[in-house]
Amino acid sequence: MDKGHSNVQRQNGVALWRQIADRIRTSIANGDYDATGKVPPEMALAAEFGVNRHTVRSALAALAQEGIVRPMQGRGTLIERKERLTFPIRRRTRFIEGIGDQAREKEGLLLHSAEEPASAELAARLQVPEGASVIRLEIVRKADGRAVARSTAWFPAERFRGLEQAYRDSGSITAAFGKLGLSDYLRAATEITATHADSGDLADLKLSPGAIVLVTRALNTDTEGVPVQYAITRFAADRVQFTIEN
Amino acid sequence: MDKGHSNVQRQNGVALWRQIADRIRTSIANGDYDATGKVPPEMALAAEFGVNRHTVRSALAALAQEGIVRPMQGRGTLIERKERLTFPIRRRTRFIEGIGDQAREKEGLLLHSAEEPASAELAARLQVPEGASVIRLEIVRKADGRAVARSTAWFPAERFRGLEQAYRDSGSITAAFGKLGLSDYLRAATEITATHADSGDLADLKLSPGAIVLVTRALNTDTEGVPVQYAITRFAADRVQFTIEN
DNA sequence: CTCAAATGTCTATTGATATAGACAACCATA
DNA sequence: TATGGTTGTCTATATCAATAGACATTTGAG
Repeated sequence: MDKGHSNVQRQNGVALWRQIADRIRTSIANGDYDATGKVPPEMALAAEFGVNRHTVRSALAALAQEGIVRPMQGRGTLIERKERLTFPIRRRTRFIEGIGDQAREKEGLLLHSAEEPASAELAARLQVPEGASVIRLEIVRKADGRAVARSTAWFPAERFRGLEQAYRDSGSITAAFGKLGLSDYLRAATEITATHADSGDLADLKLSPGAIVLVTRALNTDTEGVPVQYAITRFAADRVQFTIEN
Repeated sequence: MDKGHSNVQRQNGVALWRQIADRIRTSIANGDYDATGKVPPEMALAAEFGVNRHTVRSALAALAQEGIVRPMQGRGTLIERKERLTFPIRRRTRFIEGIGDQAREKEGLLLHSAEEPASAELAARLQVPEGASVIRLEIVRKADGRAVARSTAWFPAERFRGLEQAYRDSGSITAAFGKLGLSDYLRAATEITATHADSGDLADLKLSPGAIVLVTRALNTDTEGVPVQYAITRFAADRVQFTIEN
């Protein structure tokens, strides 16, 4: 349906091989090559994008480095991995449940935690006094062993003391909340933006420079409407999409 | 709150000057330089990013080309423009109303229209027989003279004959629907992804290569739940953000 | 086995990217 | 008006990105 043009842009700060790598990665994610399970031959791609075969080879080498394709001499370039998780954003948004059966293994890895005073902006969002103590968790979310997002989440410390340990034990915010007596919570608001991956994204999400991250800023409240969590989550854009059902 | 690291990535297909231009553009949009109304001096930026001053100058030249900054010899580099529109996504999502008073002038420019048979995918979404006639509108949306998004929208032709003229007259989908007897419609589902700008985006949205677009795929229905419109809209990522209120 | 098709490797050349240094031009202000 | 801070311009050099061509190697099919 939305095919897009074939042409790539020259001499504008993004190397041709990277533009082409991005395009091929997207095509793989869209299932354009599912019929064969292979990427088209290098010469065909070179003709399609209007570049030299060596330029296409640079692009494919980058994709091979990411583990997306595997070149086989004499046979062609096989597609190794192809996925784009769909994330529903709704009143009861849960990371793990949102993935559902799109992945077998889901895990949340706690990178770092701290208790710290709330900045003015954060205090306003969590409706606590400025400088009040908040718990900050840094989490990398994985599905089938692939990092799909990294979150920084803040919680009012007074109400949720012990949250860090509860999260460590369960690997789930929902479960950790449950242990601390909060059986249900609701998504009050979500903001979505997109930007280029920063160095933290490259490291934690194993992205390549120039990659895109989808950034959500979300506020969760309890059933009374009292804020319980504010989180900034950065998703690898070529591994996820969001859906909002009304 | 989310500050991000300073370092840029070398030799990975995205030129340093472009990475730096993207970072500065984002900082401007975030209001990081609002205190002075100016970008930091070239030498300071060079030190911050760990590059040569000439590389920073290339980045600033690109931003000046976009009309975002204006260098003034002897004074510094002034910020010309800084904006990020917020778009609510909700049950009654309207482009023009969504902008609200964030911009004075809003317009929708009809680039192209056609009547064509529905593809299998489109037919499924609009719940019409495959090959049934649909109207396709290509629209560029502007706010205060700046292009913020471009849409491709499909409508069942049988029900909405004359839509093109109605849109031309009013510049609004909502108004065009109204003329054809549809007084209300609802957003049934929205998918959001992000990708790099393609050549069409560069032209229509006046983006620079490597820029990011937020892509929404949305289905609108009438109050009976019958699909009336399917639209793919590509937003310039550094000019907008989305909000979902629950 | 032979051939066509595909990826792998090598050399060479051109233009874009990045660094480095020096100095000119301009502005605000002390 | 003198000075420090800033952008503007120029030259030079090294590395990366892209093109071009030739040929080797591997695979699958006839």
